Amino acid sequence: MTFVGKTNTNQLTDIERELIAFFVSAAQAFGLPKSYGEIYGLFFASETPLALDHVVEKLQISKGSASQGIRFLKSINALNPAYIAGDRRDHHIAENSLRLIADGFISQRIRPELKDGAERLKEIARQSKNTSSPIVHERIDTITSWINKAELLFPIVSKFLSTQEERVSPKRSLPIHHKDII
Amino acid sequence: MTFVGKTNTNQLTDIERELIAFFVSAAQAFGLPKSYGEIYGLFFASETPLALDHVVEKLQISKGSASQGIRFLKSINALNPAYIAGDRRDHHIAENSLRLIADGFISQRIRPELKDGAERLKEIARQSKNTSSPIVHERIDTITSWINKAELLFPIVSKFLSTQEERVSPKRSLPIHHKDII
DNA sequence: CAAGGAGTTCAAGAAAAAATGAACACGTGT
DNA sequence: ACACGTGTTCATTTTTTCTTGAACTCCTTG
Repeated sequence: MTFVGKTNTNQLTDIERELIAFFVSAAQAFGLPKSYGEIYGLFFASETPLALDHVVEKLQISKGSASQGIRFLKSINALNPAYIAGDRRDHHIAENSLRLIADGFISQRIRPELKDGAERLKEIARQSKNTSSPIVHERIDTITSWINKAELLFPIVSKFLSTQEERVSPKRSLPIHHKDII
Repeated sequence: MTFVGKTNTNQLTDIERELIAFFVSAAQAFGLPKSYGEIYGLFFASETPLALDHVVEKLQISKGSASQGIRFLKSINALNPAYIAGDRRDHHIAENSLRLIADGFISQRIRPELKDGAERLKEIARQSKNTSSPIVHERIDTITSWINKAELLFPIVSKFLSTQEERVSPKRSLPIHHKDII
């Protein structure tokens, strides 16, 4: 077996590997594919914008995975476009505002689910108008209130995450009172 | 092929099926096994406490699945014990306070993950003390601040979810109708 | 307008996660 | 002490999800 041309192009540094591992487990915690975590981790660790090729090369994953991962990450605003003069490839750079990413995730992934749920629920309520025991109505009301609460919660979360968006200097976190929000 | 004894024991009603379907998709949205959603849905729809047998029979899932699902749901306080005189089997009943379930989920599933992440991060920081470029430290600080924010956020979420459910003193009534909860 | 670069799609294969069910452990009642 | 009812465990099987890579589309450029 012989090595031809560039042997092991673009190895990851230890730190890159560690940061990537961090986001891989974060991704899995959110029920997202491992590769999405890898990709975000790579961008997060990178000082400069990267293109699809770089991702494929450094992470040694397929073009398909890289393409889908990048698309997803862009869809939730975890990656932003970066234009590089004289390069036809699309480059991207990691968003590092937790609030923007959380907002993107919520509005792209969670809200639609909730909406579906709410609709399905209405359908159930309609069906059970005539035939049902009191308990069914009670339960339907309960879920409805849960969905409403969730919808009210999102802006609060967003607001909270923006309160501390630090320019510099991680100020020791003041206890923030929920009353201050809303 | 002949039917012996009870033919199709304990069929689910339409409404039960619908409610269960709702929780199945909720479970999947949270990255939990479908069966957990089925089980919670069944309890949620039930007026009376149920035991493992009932779950196996009505949902037609294995004893193993039912056992693990019930255990998990109890671990996050989505199911509460209910004692039935003269019956050796453990019965359970669905918790229907969203706040209690959310708290359980956060403290059992999310907090530990975060803690791991924080530790791993410290390890990275230690390793990179000597060798690293400024950008690495900056990135580590960023993630640290994210973890801190998350920790601060949980109590706020909990507090928010409790604002509307307790019968006691609705200090701030938001436009939500709730005849539910406890 | 042909050739080649960049990115997407999607069927098929690989990997991971969940469900099953038989064996087991633990009580309880006789 | 034994038999039986109840629930747990975990190796195996099944199902689901993720990844791959070749084929394709769409640009861009010479």
